[in-house]
Amino acid sequence: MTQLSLTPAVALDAFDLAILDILQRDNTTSQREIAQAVHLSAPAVQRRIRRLRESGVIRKEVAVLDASRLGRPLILTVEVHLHDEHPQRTAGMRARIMAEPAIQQCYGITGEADYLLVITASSMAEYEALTERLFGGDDNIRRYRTSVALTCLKMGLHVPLT
Amino acid sequence: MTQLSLTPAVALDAFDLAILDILQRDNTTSQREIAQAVHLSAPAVQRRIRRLRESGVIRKEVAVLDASRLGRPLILTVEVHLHDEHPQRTAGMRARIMAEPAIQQCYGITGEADYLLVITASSMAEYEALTERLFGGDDNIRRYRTSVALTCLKMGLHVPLT
DNA sequence: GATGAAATAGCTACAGA
DNA sequence: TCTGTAGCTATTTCATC
Repeated sequence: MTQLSLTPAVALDAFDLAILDILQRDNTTSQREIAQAVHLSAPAVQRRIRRLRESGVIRKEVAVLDASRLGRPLILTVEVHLHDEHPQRTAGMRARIMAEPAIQQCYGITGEADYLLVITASSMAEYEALTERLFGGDDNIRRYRTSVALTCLKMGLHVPLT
Repeated sequence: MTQLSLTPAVALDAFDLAILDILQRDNTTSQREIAQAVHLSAPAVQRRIRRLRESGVIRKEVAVLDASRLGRPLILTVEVHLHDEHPQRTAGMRARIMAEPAIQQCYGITGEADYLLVITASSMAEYEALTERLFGGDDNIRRYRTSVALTCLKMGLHVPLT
């Protein structure tokens, strides 16, 4: 769940990194193609991919959809400021965040705000309804500050493999 | 590029949405499995997937990696405040952002700040070097405010298909 | 890590609604 | 125009070296 936990580093060699680099760009690439790109046999590539999946280095394999073509043209970012950030007092809000599919990302952050949300919405009306569900009855919410994303220069979770 | 452009809505029926819902959770699901889940034949599923890919509803198909297991345990969010947000004055910074693999996301937003960045880093030293490259010689940067992500409750680009 | 056989998945063509 | 059936091709998978 918490992507920031200190997980023991798995031993990855240059072959693994090369394979990962291909898969995180396009995981429909066939093992044979990968094999000749990294100069390995297809079964060797397959064993490495299986290990990377089982060890959790590959977290999941997914299709990335175009939200705007699926009726959700809006992206909003929200800074949430709490009165009290103790776990017991924030449990409810965390549960509501997890239960809302429209909330794509949520980070607990240092600094002025306590949480940063990235949200997709079909309309401002839908977004307002969401904020009401999220923050409406929670007296631990001090305030929240919404920004509308006008442009999206980059959107992804691509990890640099140096 | 700009995921927020108003693209003409593609006609998607319930079958398409059901297929997309499966693929954005796990795109390694075989066409046969999808076929029996949505009550269609495998070739019908394949034709629909091909159309969804070609029309851009499926933007890409990727493996999502665990950044912390790849030597990048830090997630940082940065609010960038500019003096002047005119395209000519921001072109350089936008280019630098696009060129930095460590910058995972960048939104141009309304409100106090002009840009919101989500960045992955291996260390604070690496992050500081990045900010120097990004903001160092640019006198259009008024200020930037960094937050460290302590927890990551949600991280993804999963689009709700209602 | 490589080779080769078996199983599985993906693709194309054709016929029908 | 779309679906489903059939058959082929390619890929993945597994056992063996």
